[in-house]
Amino acid sequence: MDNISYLTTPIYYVNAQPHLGHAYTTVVADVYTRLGRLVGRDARLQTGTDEHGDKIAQAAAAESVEPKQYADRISDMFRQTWPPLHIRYDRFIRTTDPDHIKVVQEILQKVYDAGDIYFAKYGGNYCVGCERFYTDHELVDGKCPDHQTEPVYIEEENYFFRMSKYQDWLLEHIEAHPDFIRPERYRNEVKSFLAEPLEDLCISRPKTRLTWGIDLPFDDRFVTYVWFDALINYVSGLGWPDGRDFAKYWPHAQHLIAKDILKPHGIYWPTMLRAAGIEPYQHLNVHGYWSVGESKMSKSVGNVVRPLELAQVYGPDAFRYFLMREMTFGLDANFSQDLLVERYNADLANDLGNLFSRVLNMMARYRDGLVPEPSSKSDQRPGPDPRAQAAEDTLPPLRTMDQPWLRSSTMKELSWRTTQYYQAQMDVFAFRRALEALWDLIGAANKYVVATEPWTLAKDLDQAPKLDQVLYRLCQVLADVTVMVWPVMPAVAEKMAACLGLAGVTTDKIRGGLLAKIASGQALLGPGTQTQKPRPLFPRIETDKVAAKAAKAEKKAGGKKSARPQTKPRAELVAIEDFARLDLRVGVITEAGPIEGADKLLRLMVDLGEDAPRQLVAGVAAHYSPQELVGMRVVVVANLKPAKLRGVMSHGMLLAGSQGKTMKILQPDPELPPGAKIK
RNA sequence: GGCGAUGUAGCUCAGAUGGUGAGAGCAUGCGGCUCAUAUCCGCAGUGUCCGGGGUUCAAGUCCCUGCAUCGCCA
Repeated sequence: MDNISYLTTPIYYVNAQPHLGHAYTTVVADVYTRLGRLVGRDARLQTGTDEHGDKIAQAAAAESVEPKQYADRISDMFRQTWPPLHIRYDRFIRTTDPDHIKVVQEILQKVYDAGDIYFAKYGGNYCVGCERFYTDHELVDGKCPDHQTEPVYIEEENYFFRMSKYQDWLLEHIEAHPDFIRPERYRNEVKSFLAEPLEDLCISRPKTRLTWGIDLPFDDRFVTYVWFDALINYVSGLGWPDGRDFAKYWPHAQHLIAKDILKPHGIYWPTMLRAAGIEPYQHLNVHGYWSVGESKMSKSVGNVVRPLELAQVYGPDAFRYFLMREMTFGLDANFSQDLLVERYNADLANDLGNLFSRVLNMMARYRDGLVPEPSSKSDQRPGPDPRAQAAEDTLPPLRTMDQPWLRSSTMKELSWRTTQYYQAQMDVFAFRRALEALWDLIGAANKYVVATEPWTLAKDLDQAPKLDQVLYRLCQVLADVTVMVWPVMPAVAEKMAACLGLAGVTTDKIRGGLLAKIASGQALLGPGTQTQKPRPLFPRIETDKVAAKAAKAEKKAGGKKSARPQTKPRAELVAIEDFARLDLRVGVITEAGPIEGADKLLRLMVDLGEDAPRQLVAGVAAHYSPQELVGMRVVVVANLKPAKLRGVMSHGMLLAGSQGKTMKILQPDPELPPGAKIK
């Protein structure tokens, strides 16, 4: 298996704000990249924005700003969307980056010199209002559908890429590499495109029509159009032609796209690479669409229309899990708040969260939280069970765990096999299968608890070794689960690891190879490891349905007063929605100065990633000098009602902690850019 | 209009090369446990596998056709 990987998302066009589709693609890319890091790969992830073209120029003109200014703003919105979703990329590329522009021109020149770009004239129906050509089919009664005017027939000269020349080569390449485009349905689709003769690709626009683009190096009356700009980001981001990253990562390149841009990536891009003398990418991974449905959810939880806001409401990790689990990669899927809450409660709160909770509570209660010595032979012997290894080729009959005779050795074997299967499935983008298998393991662990009844064993001192064995095994399973959960839910996995005393998950340097360690049959938690009782990983989301069910269950229990009053008003607790009302942002202090007549206050200018820095008044003069504040990264309450302090307006508040007389300003991680949202 | 995809339990969907009585989760009903986030475990149902033809010893799975939905292209 490759020990290097390079995965890209498309670069997103800056004519729209980030939405669920962008988020899905980017989350998938992050999960895959994290999986790579988990198995010890040097994994690189690139995303970015596509910023040239008509639409951007028009949108900018509508706002009376320069295209670059407009692109800057939207591009920044994309950049800031990812960190809150726990997405980490290695490069955020923009098509307006100088190094990208240079590479685009070099490749254009190279292909031109090779004779694969030619100049030609073509004519068509042109609508002056739309500034574009229409085909006969698009016209309504011979008129432009938008303007209801007759188009004029004009002739225009443009540059064309000789794509047809590479048609046969591409078809052969696809035949020879069955997983070049996957899943298979999209490979078939590309093949059917190629069954028809390919037309050459128009790659320019005259500057009389469009100036917001990259100049053709061989004719400055033209700019290049769309694909010879955008697609090239995948190699320009690596420093083609002689960058070290290019040599290292390109041989392992994989692209990730939604099905709407299959043709450019499945046909244009490989032929472009071929013409430029660059090896084709390894895989093109194609996913489907989310259709966003109405929520039937009750008012008690509140309706949130925008999916990305749900990520903040229910937590980014739960959101990521939902996306990965709910969609079969390649097919379309539905998104709604109801579905999200259903998955959350069933899979995360009840299955995983509760398993974690019950095991660690028993650990604390029966063994002071210390991982016991195993008493069974199979656990004293390192390495996977030979029987399990022999069964490897019969993967994945994981649903064999319905037997009531669950034993420790069975759990060990199942855990081991799940790891193998999980890794293999994740690696081919079958995330759903991988997660189903992982949840089968979680389910088996829950069954194992019921089958062994640790609470009964605990009552009999003679059963101590047996109890040790059961708890030992459960702890190991939880550790294995934690590792597998990490690519999908990194923050949750880190919490789990902390409770388990599992080292390695949180640290890049030693995380690599954890899966391999499990595969070799080693226990992740040694006897004597201190575990801690957790707070619920995923507090249940109370819906009307759940409340009704609880009430019903109580009634059935004989109408006795429940030990736990179910509707205790808790004034001191706030709901997550309440917290979400706060708009906390990362900022950088750009100026700091005293305020006349106030010895505790300072006037600050803070860059929150907005158009201009904001003015804040902060009571930190007794603890910080203006000089040491400039350049400091801070956390700001951005939607605080403005107030006037000593005659100076303050538009926000920065966060600090105090202990006795000392007071320290909260300083976020340097990886968070100004404007990054905090939650 | 052309190409392609999808249509399986009330809901969301798996069914990898055609082959044991068609599956999972959720929802529903019943039972068990009490370590746990009123969670967990067990049991129970319900399906003209979109309609109609065909190939085959055998089709949810392959072929043809019709309908519905979606995507790409023109």
